[in-house]
Amino acid sequence: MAPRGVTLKELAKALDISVTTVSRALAGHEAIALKTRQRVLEAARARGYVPNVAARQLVSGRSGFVGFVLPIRGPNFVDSYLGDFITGLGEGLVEHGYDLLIATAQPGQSELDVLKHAVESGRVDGVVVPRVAENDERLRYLMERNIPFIGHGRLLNGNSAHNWLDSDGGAAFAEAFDMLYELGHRRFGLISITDPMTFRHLRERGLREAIEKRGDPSVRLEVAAAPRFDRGAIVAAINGLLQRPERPTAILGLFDELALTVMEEAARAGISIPRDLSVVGFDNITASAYAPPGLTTFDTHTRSSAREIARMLVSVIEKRADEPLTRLVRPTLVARASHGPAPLSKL
Amino acid sequence: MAPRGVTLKELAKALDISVTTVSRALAGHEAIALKTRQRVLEAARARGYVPNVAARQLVSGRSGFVGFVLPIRGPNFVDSYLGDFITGLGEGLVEHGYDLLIATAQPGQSELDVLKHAVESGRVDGVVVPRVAENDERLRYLMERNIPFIGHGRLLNGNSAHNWLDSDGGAAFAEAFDMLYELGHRRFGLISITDPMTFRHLRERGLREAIEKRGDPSVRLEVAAAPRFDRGAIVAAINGLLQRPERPTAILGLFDELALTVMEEAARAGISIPRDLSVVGFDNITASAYAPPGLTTFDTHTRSSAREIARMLVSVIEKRADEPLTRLVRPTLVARASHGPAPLSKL
DNA sequence: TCGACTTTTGCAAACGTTTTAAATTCCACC
DNA sequence: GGTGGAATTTAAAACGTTTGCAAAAGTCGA
Repeated sequence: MAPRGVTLKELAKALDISVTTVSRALAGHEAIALKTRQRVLEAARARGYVPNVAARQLVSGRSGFVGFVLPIRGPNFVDSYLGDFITGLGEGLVEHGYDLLIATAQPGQSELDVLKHAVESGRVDGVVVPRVAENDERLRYLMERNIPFIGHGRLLNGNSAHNWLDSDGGAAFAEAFDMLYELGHRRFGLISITDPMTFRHLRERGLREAIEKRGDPSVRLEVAAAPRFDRGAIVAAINGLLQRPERPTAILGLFDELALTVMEEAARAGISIPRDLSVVGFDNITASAYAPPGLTTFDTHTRSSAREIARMLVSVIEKRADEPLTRLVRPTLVARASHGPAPLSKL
Repeated sequence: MAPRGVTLKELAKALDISVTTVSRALAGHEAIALKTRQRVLEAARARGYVPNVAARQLVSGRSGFVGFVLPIRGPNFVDSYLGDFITGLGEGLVEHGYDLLIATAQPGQSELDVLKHAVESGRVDGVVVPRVAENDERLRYLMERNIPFIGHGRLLNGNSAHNWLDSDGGAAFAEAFDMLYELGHRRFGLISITDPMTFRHLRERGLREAIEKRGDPSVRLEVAAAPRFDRGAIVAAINGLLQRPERPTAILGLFDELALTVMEEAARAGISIPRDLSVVGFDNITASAYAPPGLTTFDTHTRSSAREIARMLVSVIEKRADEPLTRLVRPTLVARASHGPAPLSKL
């Protein structure tokens, strides 16, 4: 009952021609008579010939697959990120005839183990590494084995010799600062995390550089941080900021979840947004459009970035580009209703 | 530079043993001496042997892959559905040693073409078919070729002889009606679509049956429908309902997007939710939690359903179950703040 | 020591391609 | 009619497994 397809051998026999010739005719080789090629093409189409990938892979050593190891997640996460990212990867890959292999870790297993297994069984020709972290064991493994990959995210010291695509969070935070400064804001707050994620440093650095560049001594920045998954601590940090006597007039969230929490706590404390407080986030998650009054944030172009990552990866797989491929994507401001002029009374 | 792994032949030579024996020892065959097997296992582990999947597939005819063709989407979609679904599939498949193959259609290509190609090239042992539609050409193809698959969604006439998992929308709408009836509501509205999707009929039927079962002649139901992607028409249909002299006190949305639009239009018209109007949706998309005052809706358990689909599919692939496998998943009520007692003035 | 088993191992074919090297056919030209 | 060379075709090996069948090794009783 296995739906076995037509094979090369069958085609050859039907045409009374050697397998070699059929293979070459289909591959578009030079040394095949035009007449023969057309006969073969015709027959192949008529019989619905589709080459068997396993056989092809066995001789070529190429699988035609790009691997992606699903990030391990808790049971309750809601975001369109993963869907967008995978959709983009698929779109970029299909342009070049590759397919996407999604591998999942079993409960006890690390992402690295899954990665190793996919690579070493010959299942994939290259991989996409999401959420690159400082000192990432996946990167170490892949570079050591010289396996084509593109990281989504980069390392702090710019000279990491791997291929990556990252969104330019520093530039976005600088832009947010400039916009708010022009609106009259001088007292800024930043809600950040204490975890050692690379993007945190990059975004904070962008913000600080923008402040410095402006050269206005009246600008002040208060940073409050808490562990990423400790909601209680985050809420406490936010309220610490909101309850200061000289409360910031603008608060930036390192990412949207934090900014949304700021909005919730502000609402609870009777602080009106954007009249009394401006809030700006980063990521443009779905909820940001719906949480009143609508969070101003930055879109990171997940889907098109993934498309680009796919293209970069294919070029690495096929051409073995020597110099590292790197690409910084500029996030774009999504101006909603959570920011506005600095409150007059506070100026 | 290709990271060629250790092969069986190399292992065999190193152990001074035949390839056959090594293969059998690793496969756990009966006829291998315990001592030999241990020697082989040891050596395999030491050298990091991982079987080459292409070779294995060539002889076994099995790829170890399950295919999923990405639904074609417009550029602006936001939802966690796809991410949840894929995560669930991955979790279910890895339990049985399968991997997930994501195939994407190229601009001119139909989903069916992609499906065909994946199947006929031997890339996949079975497929998952999302969003089953009445008269679905994918189903026809798969059944004709006798290819293992599970549909997410079912056909209207219950006797469709394929394997499926679906969420029981009819039961959910019945539950919504009962809850609202108990709260005193008698005048109901339903915002639906005009497209011939199966789920639409199933949900409407569930609702109508619940009304009938109650046997209260004072209950009234107004249905307003518009084409699925015609936002203007949808808004018009909603306002038609809201502006009736005898406006419904409770409106059900066929899915959350519609219910959210009802809430927006109600807000615009100065109708307070849930004081003047109760609204209930279906799907529990991310936005529903954030749109004020929080949409009461039904969660369809996308992730665990996908996990179950994966398991069903594996059982079809491996055991070739004869009788159709079907499974109805009961959505669960997510009670937020968009519903409440019927307004007294209207009783 | 021999035969008759039983246990264990190995040879070789097969899966469906691609590719190397060699063989055949074709044709123009002398 | 033969020759040289280009154009076209082919046989066979290779990729790394699994597996049917046969061979080798071990065991036991007589």
